[in-house]
Amino acid sequence: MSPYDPSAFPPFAVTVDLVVLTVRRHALCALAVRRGEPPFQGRWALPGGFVRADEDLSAAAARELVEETGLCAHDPDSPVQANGAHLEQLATYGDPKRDPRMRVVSVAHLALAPDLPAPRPGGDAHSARWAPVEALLHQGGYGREGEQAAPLAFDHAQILADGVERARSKIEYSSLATAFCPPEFTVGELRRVYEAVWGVALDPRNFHRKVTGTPGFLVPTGGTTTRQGGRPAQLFRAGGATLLNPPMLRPDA
Amino acid sequence: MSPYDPSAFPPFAVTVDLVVLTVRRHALCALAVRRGEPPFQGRWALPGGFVRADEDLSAAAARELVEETGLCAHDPDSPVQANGAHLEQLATYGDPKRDPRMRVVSVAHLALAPDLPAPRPGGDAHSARWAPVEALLHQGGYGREGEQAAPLAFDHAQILADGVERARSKIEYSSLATAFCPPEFTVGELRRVYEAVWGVALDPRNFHRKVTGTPGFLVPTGGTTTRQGGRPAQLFRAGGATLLNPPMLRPDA
DNA sequence: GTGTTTATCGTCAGGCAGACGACTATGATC
DNA sequence: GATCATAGTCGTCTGCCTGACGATAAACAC
Repeated sequence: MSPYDPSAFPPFAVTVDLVVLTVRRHALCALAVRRGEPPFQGRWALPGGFVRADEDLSAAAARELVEETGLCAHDPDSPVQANGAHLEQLATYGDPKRDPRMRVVSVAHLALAPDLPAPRPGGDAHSARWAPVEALLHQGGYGREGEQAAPLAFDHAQILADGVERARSKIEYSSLATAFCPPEFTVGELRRVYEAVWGVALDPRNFHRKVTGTPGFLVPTGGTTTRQGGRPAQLFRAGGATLLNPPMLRPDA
Repeated sequence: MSPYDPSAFPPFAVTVDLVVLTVRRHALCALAVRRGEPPFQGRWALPGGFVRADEDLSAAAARELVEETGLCAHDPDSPVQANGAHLEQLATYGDPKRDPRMRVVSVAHLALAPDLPAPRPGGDAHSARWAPVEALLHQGGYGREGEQAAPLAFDHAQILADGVERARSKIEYSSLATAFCPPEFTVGELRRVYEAVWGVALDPRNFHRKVTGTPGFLVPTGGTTTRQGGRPAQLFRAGGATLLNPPMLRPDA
């Protein structure tokens, strides 16, 4: 067969789904939207949508991110911009039965964002919220208001689990944890990011030595914080280094 | 718009492309096929093909791998089988202009295989060969027979570069380097795999201490090799461990 | 002031990696 | 057979990094 005969290959729908992670109140949270239509009507799902005819995959992901959160994705090569989130491709899911209606291949992306005031319910989503990943992943967990959480729609639980695992491993050997922080942050805030993502407690003294001793990870801005209780902390910005060598190892793992 | 109206989303062709890597004569080599049709007729490309209507992405990749090389992919959960290769999803490439004829989204996969007798020219490919990745990646490099190597077709140079980088980093913290080796191998053979993939020289003594001291990485089979020149070496099989902790760090990097 | 909280600096022991010496066991060469 | 070249294996030493943890500093609450 000619591989270029338009009738010789099956047509697919291609979507992007987003795993948008942030740290809120010491917990790793993901953005979830409630589905307004069948299948899985009323169930929580990851935000996403169809890739347009003349749109790159990363552009589609960035567009969905803006629609859902108002966040601008910045690519790693450009300088950090305000309100920017890290965005990268995660994996592609194409089980023939993952969508009961038709053949859909979804290119999942992972976004890491600082804590946002509130999920913006604009765009397609009828309602959106931040939910702790544990509650979303473990069927039978309870949401914030106490309602029983049903499993995520489609294969989104698997996608979310893969995204969380990617984030957990990637902050080990890269400076990506700063993507969870505002433009200026303290060592303690960065440590609480690691603790929330990994779900462990870290020694503040060893953590401080490690991150301040890694060249290019943090650059002091000169300012300090006045915060409730405790000695004021030095403020830092993310440095130019993207890879941590040696890595920040999580306990046990 | 309704996201489920079949006319509401653009149709895509979905393919899988394969980065098949092996180590031959101390060099990291990739499988390349020569294109028999335009566009890029006569140029080298990565093997690949369309995903079938009712076929999972990984199944399509495994099918293409068999067609091109005769290798059976084994998923990481099942026990290692003879003539098996490691296969994993790499990334998805969907630039609207990556194929001049139509909109094609390609889900690239990475395969790692032991050195094979010869590329099997069966299947669609008119001709196939193993080529050092350096020759394939650097435009203007020269092939084995001295002919000038043209750049790979489509965005396959980028895909190959991403696959090579994935392999280079993954053998750091996993036992995947054994996928380049036959079922039984010596520490020296494994070291030469690392040296070929990374393009560096490693200290044989420190390497031996590291790999034999990592629990679950290697299990001795009891046998030894009779090889030309040098003291016979102990034979090993790949152990059950998949993650190396602490990792095998490549020099500098 | 006293207590609490958080940030930051220091110290010490253990583990691991790089550099490298030494010994072993084979084939090749004279 | 002696010697050499080659490759594998075992040890030693040193420096760096990390985990455990003591001590000090600077804010707030009472």
